[in-house]
Amino acid sequence: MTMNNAGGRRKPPTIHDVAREAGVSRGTVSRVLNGGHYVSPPALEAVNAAIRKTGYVVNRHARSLITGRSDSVGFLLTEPQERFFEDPNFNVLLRGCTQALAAHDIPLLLMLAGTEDERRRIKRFITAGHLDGVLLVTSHSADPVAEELHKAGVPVVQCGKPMRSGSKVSYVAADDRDGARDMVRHLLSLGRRRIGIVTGPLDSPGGVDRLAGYKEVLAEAGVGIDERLVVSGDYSRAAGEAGAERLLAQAPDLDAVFVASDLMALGALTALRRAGRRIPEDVAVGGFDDSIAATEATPPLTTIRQPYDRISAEMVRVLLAQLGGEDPAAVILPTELVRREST
Amino acid sequence: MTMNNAGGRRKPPTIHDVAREAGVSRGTVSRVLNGGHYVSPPALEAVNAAIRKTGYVVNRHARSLITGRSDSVGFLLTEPQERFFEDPNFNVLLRGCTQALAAHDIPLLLMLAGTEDERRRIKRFITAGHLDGVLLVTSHSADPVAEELHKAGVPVVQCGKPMRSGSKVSYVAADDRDGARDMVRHLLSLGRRRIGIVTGPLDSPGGVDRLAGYKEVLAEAGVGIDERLVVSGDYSRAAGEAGAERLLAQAPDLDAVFVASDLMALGALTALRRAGRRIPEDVAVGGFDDSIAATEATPPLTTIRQPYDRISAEMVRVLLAQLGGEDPAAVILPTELVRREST
DNA sequence: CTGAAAGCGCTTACAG
DNA sequence: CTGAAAGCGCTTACAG
Repeated sequence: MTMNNAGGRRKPPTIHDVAREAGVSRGTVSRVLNGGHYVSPPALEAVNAAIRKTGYVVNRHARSLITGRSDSVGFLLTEPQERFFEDPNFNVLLRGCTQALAAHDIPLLLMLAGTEDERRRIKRFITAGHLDGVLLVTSHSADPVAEELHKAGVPVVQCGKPMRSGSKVSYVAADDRDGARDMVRHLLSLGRRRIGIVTGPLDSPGGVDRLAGYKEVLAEAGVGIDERLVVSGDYSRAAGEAGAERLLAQAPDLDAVFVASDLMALGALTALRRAGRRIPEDVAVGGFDDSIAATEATPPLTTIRQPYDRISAEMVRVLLAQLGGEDPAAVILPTELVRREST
Repeated sequence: MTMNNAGGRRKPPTIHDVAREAGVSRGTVSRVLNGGHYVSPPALEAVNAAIRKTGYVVNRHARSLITGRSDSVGFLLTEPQERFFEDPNFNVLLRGCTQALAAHDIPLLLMLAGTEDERRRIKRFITAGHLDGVLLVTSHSADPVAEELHKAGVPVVQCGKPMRSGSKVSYVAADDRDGARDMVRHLLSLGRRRIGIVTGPLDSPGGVDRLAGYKEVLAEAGVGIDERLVVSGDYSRAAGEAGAERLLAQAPDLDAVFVASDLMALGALTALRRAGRRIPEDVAVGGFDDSIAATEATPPLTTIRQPYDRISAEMVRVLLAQLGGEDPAAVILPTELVRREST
């Protein structure tokens, strides 16, 4: 007589129920659950049938208690909260990672650490062993959390190159420098010569590399670097607007701007338009990311596509490999110029 | 001699280590951990000191195994993936819930179920008891997942009113009807009489209620309902654009539009502007949500503010109350008209 | 108030 | 290939 207490939460079947149903020991059931090695075909079949019949699902807590693994990973965003909403890139990354993990049946724990306080609490949580590994996203990559977790023995994969070289932390990044080079070459090919730049944060390798690409190509083309054409930003829309204003003031003759993120480019468009510049006739504008912001801009932005889908997939792949015992790894993914109406 | 294996992951201290350090039994340590009842002051002090000294953190898996609770909750978004990125409201909700839970030290598991397949897998995961409860966000609230989870005995709190009345599922929602009424009254007060509406999805109570509010106020004001002024959308930007186009075709003399979401209003602005209408001189445009889309629109949108911070906080509060044994509850939060330049 | 003991559901050597 | 047994780190009645 089965105690099928409908309503309320029924007590789920355990490995013991499955064993009884299949006429084998609990050890054998466990072996089936863990890959089916050293199990005879008939036993395997009986267990699988019993699992189906009982609707058995492994109790992760019991498993974790003994294996020491939690079979879950954290997605840690150390970013002021506002930025998380404003910047569509975070979303894309979060979605991609969630899905890639779901394919492995691994739940993702979302952790938002915008303040120092939150970071402390979260580090405590993570180092307590509640997570097998961490996917880390941050734009001001000067912050030491990756290094700290790594030192505490927690597998980490960072999105974007870490600031301190010599770090052994895994990361996945787009080829920022190469992307920037493509964009500036494109602008030059359009005949533009007074090309400004609104950089990303210069305490992050991404910001630095995009600026480096810009300077290299101009130098190679024999176009000198005019420091009045270089202003820095922080990837936010507001910074793009302020940056473009500064450029207009310092170098009113500019005929193109490479803005180091699409979101900043949105702000730059606003400022340029307010100043009466036509896009792209008077000033060509190039972005970076190919986020939703690029297609929604007026006019739609020519930009450098970061392969976010691949980035998140690779982050998960590298992390899982590390959990499987492999060494940390660095992955650099190629970018691509996407031509739209802003250039 | 402490085995302090730096590098690698050290084996964390257990309750046993704490007990030894404090000179008490493991039971006493556990009692301290669980509220400190039935523990003498000296014992309590000794245990707390031992906890600090050893850096003890409870092993959640061991605890969960015995308590049957996981001390974590899921945030389930049953929405096509694209919408998650496009619509800033989801972000705000996700952030709010994550933070409200973090304040209780409860991790949030993010679950994205855009496809039927994913929904199946996730339902399996949840009903297997891996989660204490679920915060559910969906806009096409016809979907039965809330009801299913509820029936399976899983505590659920939905964002937005569920479609089927008579449901005993908890929910938190803004007062959609009242918000719509405020907006239409505002438009009337501006002297507009040919007021169109682009509704939300009419298979969702939110969509239905906002339309109801619109009709009520017009009726009360003695302005008849012209069905040519009513078109339906699905909260997406594209739907807003298409909707406004349809309105312009069906009722070229319209002098205002109430668009049932800010994101749709963005699309509507595009269509109206393309048709040569000045905002707000020719056509006043009112949105709904007061999301980031409203402030970033050109011109910034007059809209109805949904108190998302309170909504997420209440969702968490209601869920935790349910975990504590309280009955399901419905919470309706007031909205507020925010006047900007689009009206 | 406190300790000893049972037990949560699983995995993993260890013998066969 | 398989079963019996130990044990993961906790909580919770149960006696005192």
